[in-house]
Amino acid sequence: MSDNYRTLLNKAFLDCDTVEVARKLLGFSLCRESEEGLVSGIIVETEAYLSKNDPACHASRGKTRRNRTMFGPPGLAYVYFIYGNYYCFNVVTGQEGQGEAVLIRALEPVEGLLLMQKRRGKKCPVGNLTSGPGKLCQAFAIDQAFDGHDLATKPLYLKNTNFTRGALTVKSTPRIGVSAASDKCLRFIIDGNHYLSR
DNA sequence: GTTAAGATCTGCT
DNA sequence: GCAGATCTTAACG
Repeated sequence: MSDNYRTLLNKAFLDCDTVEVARKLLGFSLCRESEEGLVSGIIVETEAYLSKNDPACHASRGKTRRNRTMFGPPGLAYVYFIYGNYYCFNVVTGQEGQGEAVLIRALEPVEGLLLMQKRRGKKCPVGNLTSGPGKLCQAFAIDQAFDGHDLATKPLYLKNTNFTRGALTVKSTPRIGVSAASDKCLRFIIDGNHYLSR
């Protein structure tokens, strides 16, 4: 099903340069199956959160109840609740016990647009469905139940679509919404994509 | 037990 | 472009 995703995490990056994974995840598809139907989208924006020299990372102050999934094996989903209203969805990277992850910030909607629209609110324009961490979790119905979920298995999984791969122009910028370590360019985007968070 | 801050979004100006 | 909503988490006493 998602062999290429496994390959990415297991082979090429097990010794895992998290920054590299953040870059390579651009262009991958995220799929979500449910009783209501299938939704999917292409990852167009990510951010890396590192265990060392990165005060913005949840794991920077050790293991806690909230961030324990980050310290698990790579390939799991790390989902947490923020600002009283929204979830953020991450892919755990690095070796087990390391505490690194890649935040998925934005997707380009591909399948199940109507279902996404239904979840996000009726008159939500397509360009606003998944263009932000909290938004894409709403559109994909991702909540805390997926914290610790293996992203190579249904009903939520990643796969390599080869969509415009090779032709991608990737840019890096400072991360959004974090005050700490704002000098580091750990946000990666598909340059010019219409569905970026900003 | 109490408090301050946060990897955000929406609506209004 | 900006302020308010909203509540969990973690730090501190």
